[in-house]
Amino acid sequence: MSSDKVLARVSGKATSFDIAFLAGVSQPTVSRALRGSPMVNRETRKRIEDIALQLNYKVDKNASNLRFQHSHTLALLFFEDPTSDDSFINPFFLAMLGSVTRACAQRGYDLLISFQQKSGNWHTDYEDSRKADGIILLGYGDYIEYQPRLEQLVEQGTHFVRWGAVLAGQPGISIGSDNYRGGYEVTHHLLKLGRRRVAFIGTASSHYPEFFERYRGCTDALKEFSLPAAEALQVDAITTEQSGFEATCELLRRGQQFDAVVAASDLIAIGALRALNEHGVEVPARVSVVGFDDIPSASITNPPLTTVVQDTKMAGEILVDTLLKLIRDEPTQGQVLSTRLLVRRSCGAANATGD
Amino acid sequence: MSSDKVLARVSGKATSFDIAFLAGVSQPTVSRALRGSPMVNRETRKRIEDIALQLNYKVDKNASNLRFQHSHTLALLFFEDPTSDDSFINPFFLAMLGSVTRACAQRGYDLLISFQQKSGNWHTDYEDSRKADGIILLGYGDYIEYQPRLEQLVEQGTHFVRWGAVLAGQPGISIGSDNYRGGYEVTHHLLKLGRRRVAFIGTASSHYPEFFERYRGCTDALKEFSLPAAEALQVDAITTEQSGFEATCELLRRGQQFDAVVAASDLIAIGALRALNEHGVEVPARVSVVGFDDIPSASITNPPLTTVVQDTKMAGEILVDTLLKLIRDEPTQGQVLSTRLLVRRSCGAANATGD
DNA sequence: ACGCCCGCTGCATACGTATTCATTCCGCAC
DNA sequence: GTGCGGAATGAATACGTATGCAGCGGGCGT
Repeated sequence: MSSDKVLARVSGKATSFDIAFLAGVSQPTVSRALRGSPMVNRETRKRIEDIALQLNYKVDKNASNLRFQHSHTLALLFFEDPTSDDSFINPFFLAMLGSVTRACAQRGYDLLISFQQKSGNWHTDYEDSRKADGIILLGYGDYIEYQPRLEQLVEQGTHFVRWGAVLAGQPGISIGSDNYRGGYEVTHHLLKLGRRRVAFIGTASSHYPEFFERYRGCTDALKEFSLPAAEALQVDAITTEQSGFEATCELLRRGQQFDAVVAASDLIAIGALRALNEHGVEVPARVSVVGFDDIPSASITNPPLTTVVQDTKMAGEILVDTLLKLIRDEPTQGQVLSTRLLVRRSCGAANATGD
Repeated sequence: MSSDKVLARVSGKATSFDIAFLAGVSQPTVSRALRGSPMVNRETRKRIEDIALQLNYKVDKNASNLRFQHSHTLALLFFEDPTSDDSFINPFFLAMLGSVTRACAQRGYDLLISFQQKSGNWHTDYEDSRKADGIILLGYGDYIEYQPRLEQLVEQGTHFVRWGAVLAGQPGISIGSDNYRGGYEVTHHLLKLGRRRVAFIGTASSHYPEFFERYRGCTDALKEFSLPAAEALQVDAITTEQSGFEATCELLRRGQQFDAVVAASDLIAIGALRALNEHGVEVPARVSVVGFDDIPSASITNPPLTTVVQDTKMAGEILVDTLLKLIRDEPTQGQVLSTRLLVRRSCGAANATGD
């Protein structure tokens, strides 16, 4: 590259050729020096590094990626429930997002994020176009709907991990909380406190496996106390405050007696609290309420919400680490993360912690 | 490219050469056809498109970007207050993040996100390495600390927009809410309700310009009612619940009388509510409390929080649109977004809306 | 009939980096 | 003095796409 070419750079970005010219060496030497190859002379390297710094040279990621055939970038695809409000995102997933972001940064990967409509063409977009080396799928899942696309991803050899219910026979690798055990433990806690008529609010269908697992845990705990899971005490709800509010109103309208509410998520629980409050039902005096997720709001409800904590920090790290192993062709597998019961006052426990 | 090259593709990704070979045309024709050039014959195009679909061909973004010299990607750099808890992100910024994400997606841009330490080398990383065509900076800003780096960005010709206080003499383009007016209006509202001794909780220094503007709005409203802004009624706090709690305790300890608290953010307000509650001070009977941001939690505090709403949806869109204009060299400028007072019950108004 | 233009396609090349292979230089051993 | 080997560097090339330019037919006007 000639010297006038270098002059032209004044208004553009510096390239390795510019540095080469200024340092009186060839471009490959620059590349080697800056990548830390041991084959380059001490002084030559020093000279090159100085010039690079001076020109504020940065390796062109596109050229570099093209050469390497990978992007050093992960993609986080977030699926929204199409029914949820456009400006409102489930706080739990925001926490996951933050955690994944940090985990990526720590490992030197860039993170591309994208909100997807469930109906979109996401399954063929990111790794195929080499925008990302791998994909993290996040979102409460109607997994019947996802299944064909996940299968296609597997077929294409795309590297991906999914956050959600870990079930047998699912394509690809899934990582998720132990929803069953979480549901079981929180219900067990209510029963130990003497509650006997436990309602469950949240969609209890295999189309929403996370919620369904929580529901199964809940009913199994009831069985252990020889209590039947009354169908009349279960109301469908998606994970919004409004939906939880309406479902609880519906439950009250049915006229069934109940002394505890297990909500499938904190948002639902918060809606339930509002409904009970508006109907003059005292919490926890007459009815215990518990949630799931431990979103930030859960600690400031009135009364503060007993809930099942999902370890989002660890979840993000494991998602990223697992994906990186997949990308590197190292052996790896799905994982179930244990949950933790966090007792606050909404369940009526004597030994509630915090506010 | 020869036919055995095509066979080798079985285990790799398809390229435009593969398609060219199968369609019996040259690679440039494939490129033109798929990019919708009008110069290519109808049938040829159809044939190429079919083959591309069949091979699940996707344009290699790295190669394409390298050729085009831009990435069709924006970067969102998020600055955390180094003191904030690692697993906790200010909900207001999460809302902004969601909004920016959607805005990008709608405009066909990818979004790279990154959490930064304030001390990092962020100012030279993203556009220089062509990972992104432009940068959005997000975070409460100690702008004295930022200033030199912003200047460097401007100097380098980097395309960027900043969310935060819009002040004269700041390098680059800033977009932010009308913090002064928000602070003024909410205080004015309190004064109209008869409150006279108004405390302000939040750092009131030009190092935190957003908070400082809110503070100035607050004190100017007081002046209008011929009330002095007592220094003893201002306590520093950063935007966390804990900091708000501690600052309010400090305020109580000082023994000064006050009948209203203007918190610089909702998180601070929530901490203040907790502190007042623990000290047996009734809200809003004895003391009004108001916040700023309208984070999700604000609607479920006890009592629900009167606050100043920032329109995050519009903010995200304007940030992205402004940045895109910058990138396209179209004229554009900073902007101040108006805020909206949302009256709930924590201020003691009779006409409070919602819960 | 000749030339011109238009529609379509292919050739050559550029984008910036990283690696493989060849080359040069120098010191040292036999 | 010849040869050998190691250290350091340069030349050539590949990654995959997009575009300027040239070429090549065919239709049409004069």
